[in-house]
Amino acid sequence: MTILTHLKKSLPSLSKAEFRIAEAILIDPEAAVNITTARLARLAEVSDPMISRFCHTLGCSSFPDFKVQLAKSLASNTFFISEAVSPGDDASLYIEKRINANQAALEYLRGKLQPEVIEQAVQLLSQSKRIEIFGMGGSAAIAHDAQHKLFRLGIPTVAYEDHLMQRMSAAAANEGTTVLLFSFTGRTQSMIEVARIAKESKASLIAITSPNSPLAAVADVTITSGDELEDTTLYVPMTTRIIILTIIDILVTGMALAQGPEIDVRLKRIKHSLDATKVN
Amino acid sequence: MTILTHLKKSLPSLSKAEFRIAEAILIDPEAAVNITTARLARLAEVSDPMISRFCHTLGCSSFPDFKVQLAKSLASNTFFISEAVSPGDDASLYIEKRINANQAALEYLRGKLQPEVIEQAVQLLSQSKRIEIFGMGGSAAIAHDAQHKLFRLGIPTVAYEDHLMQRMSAAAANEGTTVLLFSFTGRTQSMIEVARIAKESKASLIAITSPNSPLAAVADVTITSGDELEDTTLYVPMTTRIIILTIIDILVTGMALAQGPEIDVRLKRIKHSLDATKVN
DNA sequence: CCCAGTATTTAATTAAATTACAAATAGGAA
DNA sequence: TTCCTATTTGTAATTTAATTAAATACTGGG
Repeated sequence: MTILTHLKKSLPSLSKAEFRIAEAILIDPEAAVNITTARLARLAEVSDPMISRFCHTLGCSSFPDFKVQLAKSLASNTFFISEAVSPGDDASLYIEKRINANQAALEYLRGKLQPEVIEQAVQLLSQSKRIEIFGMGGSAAIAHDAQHKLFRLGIPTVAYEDHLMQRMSAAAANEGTTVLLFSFTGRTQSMIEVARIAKESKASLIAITSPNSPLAAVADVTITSGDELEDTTLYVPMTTRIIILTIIDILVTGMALAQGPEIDVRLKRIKHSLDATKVN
Repeated sequence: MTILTHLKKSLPSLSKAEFRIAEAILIDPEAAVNITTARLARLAEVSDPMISRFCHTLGCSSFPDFKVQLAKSLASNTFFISEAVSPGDDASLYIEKRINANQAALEYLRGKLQPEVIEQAVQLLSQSKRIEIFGMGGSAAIAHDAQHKLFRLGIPTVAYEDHLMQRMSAAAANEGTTVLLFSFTGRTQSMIEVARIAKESKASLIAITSPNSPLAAVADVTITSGDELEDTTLYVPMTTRIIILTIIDILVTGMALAQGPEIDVRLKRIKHSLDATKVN
């Protein structure tokens, strides 16, 4: 736990003077990292030595040590600020900005993903006899990517980006089938239709889409596609792509873990099946 | 830029004594945040005042200030420790681990990407009459994803995952063509052949692949695919996918910025072309 | 209202960092 | 090479910061 959260948590157990010190720090933690005992004491209207004691109470060895730890906690908080690119940015700048944006997107996902939902999805997928993956437009590549990851786990898996193929596949599904749908908005008419057909076929439905969308309403399990995060700038809505890939990553990880160690052999064999196509 | 990277970058411009101080800090930066001038001076075998001077050289107002900034940079670095999943991990744990791993991958990319190389690639792509994207196996989905992003910028763009199509496309290429190759290892025989054919056709070649691979040797511009990062665990080599997507993100961002504001209109029109397919 | 215990302050001390100045070293011109 | 200048580094002194120790002021229980 970082010193800042520690400080906030121990607020109730602090003495009067210590509490005043804590308050003074919390008003502007950024400024506190460069303050001296004397100035902080004056701010909090306590005596200098109280500052030392306050630090010891929090488990720091000295006031400078406290400042260092405070600096650390501030750094980890402010790390995920993402800023939009703007005309005139040079390469090194927009590289930084885009990497930040993608890291921030993952941080967002960390807060949004519900472990129970993932567990449910992993269980559904693991128990499936077949997995059919549907994605159109920008989600088509994602669907194929997911297929590429999932078939390695030994469950028959197909990806369709063609709406007609999706309809036929959905119609041919049965209880043992899990349909995995990628739809960013969850409002694409044809995608919703396909979902309904699959449902009529008694297939299980996992949708990576916007919660509160019509598609989400049909699905058995909904995982957020991060649509609230969509850049307002028109440039590149790639951050959501990163989110969805990471969701796939997590699902596949969960499935691999559920299968146990025998999965390693299969993955090794798949990997080595490509050896003959490589030079050197 | 964080003080630690700043320190590393200014190493060459430091004086002899300052350099020794820098070395002493870099041996164990964690320890440096709690050291005193006197002890650090003894470690670096310089006099005490040199420490103060060293800090001013780096743009810090004092040695304590330097320590605080160092603490901040360390915090942002240690934030991205990625840990392998292991059997028995529950959902909330492997979710955390995978998100951390992907954030760490992006952090790795931040250190590895060279702005000049990106600039070069962006320029090549922007000047192209046509862009042909090739990817096989796990890179096929990436190729299609890149195609989906790039065609929006108004340059004729095609993606091929079929080796025969790639050969024909490469043979049909000319000076105005840029070929974008995705190959994780850079050692797939057929990929290298296609690259050579494209080169013979006088096309420009951008490879997102392993540096020091045979494929990289043929390419005009090589961007790392992050192959050094490949998980030793067999589970999911998805982190590299994230890296490659972010590279695409960055390239597209660069191209969009280069095109200027008129790009907005195009992107808006593409977006609204889908309106009729949505419900609500 | 007094006493014990805790919390807080004042004053003194110690530790840490910086400044001012002096010495040394390196680079360039005669 | 030799001398001069500019830069770098070290020594000693000083200032600033932080902590300790002792004294005082609270606070709640009898």
